[in-house]
Amino acid sequence: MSEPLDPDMFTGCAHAPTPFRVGGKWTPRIIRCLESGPRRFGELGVPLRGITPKVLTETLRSMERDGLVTRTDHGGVPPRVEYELSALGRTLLAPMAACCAWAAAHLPELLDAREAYGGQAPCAPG
Amino acid sequence: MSEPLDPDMFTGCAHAPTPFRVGGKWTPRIIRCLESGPRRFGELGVPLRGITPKVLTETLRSMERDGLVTRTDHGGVPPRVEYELSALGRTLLAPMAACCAWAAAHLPELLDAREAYGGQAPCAPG
DNA sequence: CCGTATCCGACGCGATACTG
DNA sequence: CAGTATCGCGTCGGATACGG
Repeated sequence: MSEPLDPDMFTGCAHAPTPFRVGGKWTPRIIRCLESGPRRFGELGVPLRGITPKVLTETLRSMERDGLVTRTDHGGVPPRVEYELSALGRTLLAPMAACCAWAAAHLPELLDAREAYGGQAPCAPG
Repeated sequence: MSEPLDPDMFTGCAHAPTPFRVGGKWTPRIIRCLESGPRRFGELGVPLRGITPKVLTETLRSMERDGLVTRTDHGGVPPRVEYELSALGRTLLAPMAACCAWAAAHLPELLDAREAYGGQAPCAPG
């Protein structure tokens, strides 16, 4: 597994620390899905429609490694494993909320700009 | 060029919009470097030590496409081109500050967790 | 000075199939 | 249920060299 966190990210710009990215396509979503309490492996696959078990495992492992989530194996059969946000993981909710708010407010604008860029009339010249 | 923004990012999780990532390794740094005013192409290479012109161009172009920066070519020789944060780009500074604050407060903790994970004694058993 | 052209390696992510 | 094993593709980003 790799490190979605760049250690140089905070020194690369002379001015001040630049924002991190918690990393990857799924990490933020998983954090949000764990916001309201512990979830089992299989439960996460529902809101995270489209994630494969391999990727879910990978992502969860790296989050565990970084101390963002805790993994609890209750053993027995059928297996039962729960993932939960750690205290550290919960501290991410605030900055993430700020990002969500930005997106809600300004993402359409960005998408419009993207469409307009090089967006000559599709096929109707005159 | 590609799209670092995942359009599904806001619908993939059932609960609510999940945080975006503005994308890539350099975009956030560039935003911060433009925070205090317009900068010329060559000026950005200084604080962004290590970026290649190709990547800088690519990143700036995609930011321009997304309406985050404006590009002004003053013409003449030697060439003189300035990049500046747009109004939309400036709205990113707030959420980015929240992320910076998080990193300043908690990144060491995360790094410690990462080291501790699988971090048996490096080579001194007894 | 401000880029572009070409090549290329590494990683993120997904599809599919299999197991304790 | 909760994963693991393999395989492969697309993209990001870097090295290097050249052009207006």
